[in-house]
Amino acid sequence: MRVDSILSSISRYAYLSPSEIELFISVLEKKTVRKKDFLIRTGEICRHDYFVNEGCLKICYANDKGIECVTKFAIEDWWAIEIESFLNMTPSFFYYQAVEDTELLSISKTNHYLLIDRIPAYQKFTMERWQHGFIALQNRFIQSNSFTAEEKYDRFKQKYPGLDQRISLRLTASYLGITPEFLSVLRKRQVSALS
Amino acid sequence: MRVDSILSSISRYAYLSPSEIELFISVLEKKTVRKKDFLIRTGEICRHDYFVNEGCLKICYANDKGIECVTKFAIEDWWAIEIESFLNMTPSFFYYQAVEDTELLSISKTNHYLLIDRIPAYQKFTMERWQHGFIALQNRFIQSNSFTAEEKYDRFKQKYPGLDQRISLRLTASYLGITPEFLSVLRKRQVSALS
DNA sequence: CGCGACGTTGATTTGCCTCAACGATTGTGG
DNA sequence: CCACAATCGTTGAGGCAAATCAACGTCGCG
Repeated sequence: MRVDSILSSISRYAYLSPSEIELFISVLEKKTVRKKDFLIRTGEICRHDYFVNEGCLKICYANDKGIECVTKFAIEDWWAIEIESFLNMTPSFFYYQAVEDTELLSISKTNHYLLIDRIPAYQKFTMERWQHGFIALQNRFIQSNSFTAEEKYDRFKQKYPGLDQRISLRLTASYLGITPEFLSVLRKRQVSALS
Repeated sequence: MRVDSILSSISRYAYLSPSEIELFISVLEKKTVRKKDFLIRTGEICRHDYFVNEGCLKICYANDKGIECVTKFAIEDWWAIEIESFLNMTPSFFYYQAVEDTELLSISKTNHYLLIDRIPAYQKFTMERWQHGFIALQNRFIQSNSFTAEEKYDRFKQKYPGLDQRISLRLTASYLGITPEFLSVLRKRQVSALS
């Protein structure tokens, strides 16, 4: 089981002693999700905290017209959890689906609370992550309101380096809140602007 | 000092014993902000948790073109706090300005942690509020993406009953992310649709 | 009183969508 | 393994929602 990525992700925000690291690793479970399979379906309850070792998930909902709307992606080194569902045991509004074959590490809710109980720094780390999620959402809201499609596209490429080449144009367009046709036009524009 | 509103706001999510209520009331401070004055300016650090007894605040930021963007309002019975700034002592990106003369109750950061320490239910209440803030932001993001201006306007009137009549058209338009001119057209349309 | 902010209205423009068609790529079942 | 279907990205014509710009009457306030 690959644990180097997840450990360095934690170490960016909190220090864990060797024995704490040992405990932490002992609760990790490996999980793989094949392309197009679901990690969490709409209506399911999220009972795990996930970390992406490899691959890519999309986090989406279906709007009133039944259209899939991509709210975010989780690629290598990203954490993925449906906070509201995880905390309150409520059905998830969003679904989590693999865009590529994806390898995850998962921590069950029981073990999550065990870690928080036994590792003080882990509680702090968890709080930081949730705050960070809140701020990221705030930024996305602001950007989605005050930027043009082209500006949003540029931000997207900064935020998820290389992802634009890995996934379909339609997925990127959905994330940006524009039509695939229009993203196609944008790309053409940017290419010809280089000359 | 009026404490009935704030007590009933808390009692909706947590039960406090009479002695806990007494402690809670003892840390409350009254604060008034005159129309157009600031509760928090951009760049300041938020050191208090606020509850609106009467009046109205707008929570805004200035976009890259210097235009004021209203992200939300806080009217009677709403709590107002700049969470990120409060928790991390970082400068606030948003500013909080009174739209009407506003009467607030405030809880200093020190007292906030004292309450959390002494009143277990208060911690739970605080967590609930932050979660609720997160979910509200999520909803606003979704709505701002998949609804037309007219639908957003209807939601706004549901969310803040009566506020539409109290504040200027320009403020409502900014909250909705549309121009005042276009909101004016929308209103006219809705009036004539009644006949 | 006079000034500035406000709400309204109309003409024009623009950013993005819708729909339709096409070739290229991918996936699938026989 | 091939043939067919489905999905994908591209392009263009036309349309619509909302922005921009400009002008005007009204109101509150110093």
